[in-house]
Amino acid sequence: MTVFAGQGDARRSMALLWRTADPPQVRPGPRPALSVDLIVTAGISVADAEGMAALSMRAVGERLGRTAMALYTYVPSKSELVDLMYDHALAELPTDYDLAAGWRAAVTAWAEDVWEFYLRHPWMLQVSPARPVLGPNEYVMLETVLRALRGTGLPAGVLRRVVGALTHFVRGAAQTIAETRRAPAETGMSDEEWWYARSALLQEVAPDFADRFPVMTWMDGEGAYRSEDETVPYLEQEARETFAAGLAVFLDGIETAMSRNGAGRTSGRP
Amino acid sequence: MTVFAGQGDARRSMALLWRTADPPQVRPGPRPALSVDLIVTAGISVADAEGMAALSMRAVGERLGRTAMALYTYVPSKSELVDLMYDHALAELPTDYDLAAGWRAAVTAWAEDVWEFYLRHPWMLQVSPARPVLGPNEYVMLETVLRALRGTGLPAGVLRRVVGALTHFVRGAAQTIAETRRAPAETGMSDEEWWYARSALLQEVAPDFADRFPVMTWMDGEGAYRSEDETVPYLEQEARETFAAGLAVFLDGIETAMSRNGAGRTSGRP
DNA sequence: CAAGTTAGTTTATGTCGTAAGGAGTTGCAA
DNA sequence: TTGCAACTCCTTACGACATAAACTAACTTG
Repeated sequence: MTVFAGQGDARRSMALLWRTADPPQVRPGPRPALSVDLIVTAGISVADAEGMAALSMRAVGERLGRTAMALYTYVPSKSELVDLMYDHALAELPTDYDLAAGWRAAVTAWAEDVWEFYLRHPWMLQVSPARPVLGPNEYVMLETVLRALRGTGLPAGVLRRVVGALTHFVRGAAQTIAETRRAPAETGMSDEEWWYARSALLQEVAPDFADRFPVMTWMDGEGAYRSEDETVPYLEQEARETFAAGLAVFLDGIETAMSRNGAGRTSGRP
Repeated sequence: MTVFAGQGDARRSMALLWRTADPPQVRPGPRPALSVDLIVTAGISVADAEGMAALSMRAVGERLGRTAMALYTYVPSKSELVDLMYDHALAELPTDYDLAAGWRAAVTAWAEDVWEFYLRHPWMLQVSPARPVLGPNEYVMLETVLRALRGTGLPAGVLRRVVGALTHFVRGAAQTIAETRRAPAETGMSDEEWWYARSALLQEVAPDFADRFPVMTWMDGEGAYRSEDETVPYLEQEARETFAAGLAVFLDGIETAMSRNGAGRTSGRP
């Protein structure tokens, strides 16, 4: 897993991403029954439905009524396919946010949309962000937040880091919940059942828990781990609250940076 | 990849994690030449050196002069081994932070240690945080931050979410850089070379970049993407700055939450 | 129709996790 | 001392995976 972009021919890879292929001339040989787009869409369907682990060339081919090897006519390798899927999926993100209500509302809406998006496509979180794919839609997504965040008036250097940090947070938060969604189906255990069984085992295995972890025990006693809405799965509810609260904290921090910046400092810590 | 904990026998799994196995009685059969600890340590060596993708039962066995199947005497499956590796590695994190200098200094030090830790063990970031492993060292790590963050005086419910969000951020930030470290070796390309080649291709493939992404272009023009310290690899430098700045912003946000909380509100948005 | 190009299949290679069965060791009861 | 049960570790085997290589069949152009 976590494959790096551009292992093969970087030029071909970028051309595929940005769809700058030459027009479909008339060529000898059998008419192509597939296309890059068809394969990428099929790949996304497989990954959405069965998870990244189930994304195999065979599975994608099968979904299109072909063998695995048929795909290699259109796509150089599996890792390129994943890159293409990654960028293609990003296209479904909204790109316009109303800036009239202020940057904070826009950024919050953006973060929530991205979060929901990741929950719809959990496999996205398993594509390594180390060396970015550099596809068009990744840039569109970046440009979208940047437009909203420019309303903060922060200097370019600070802005760059803030965007990065915000992205990390959203990604990290989504990751915690993303696979949780599939877990109940795969393990045949609801979150509650799982948690209940686990905490029973915990007591069995660490009877001195309260002594070893006093602060955690205190938090537990304060009811910090009880959720209010019983209709939403436990772990999902918890993750949702953590996301909302964390985002608010982060945006508060941006406001602090703004006032510090407005007070004459150019950047950096106090 | 990204395997869920406790697929097999949850009780055995927890017993292995918390090392509550019965004492080594005298038993018939050949004396065991291996042990769970030996295997876990070997697994961590393999993963550290070659990455999670190269972590195979065969590879771990080989490092111990055994076959892959020999491991199954000690460890029920690969996914259990990964869980054990995960918790075992966490043991090397510091657990004591000086709280005299205030919660902020302690939390910053903690976050930096965790970040460095993840860079030392990038494979940790590929273990799904969805359904936590629930090993002893994971709890120790949590208790450690909690001890520092309790200095904020925030109520338990808020604290829980803040800790979660902070963890997400550190994880996300580490993830961006973690595999970047291996990338140059694997692709035979330094960060600069890679970036240079890529940006040339970008211009080739999207000559209208400035029109399509004006805010990004503005940021680039402001020199936001130029690093000061030339001795550190480009992408690593960038990630490091993003981490430090993002952490500061988040902690600023916590201070805001504190003052809001101290002013009489119990929780929630303004 | 012949030649050349392309789409897609079949087959094969070398990986992986792990099930099944067997070989060799050891402690203990008879 | 002998036999047996419990144990470690190995060999072999299976079905999955990505993908290389060789092939078949469809199509355009001459």
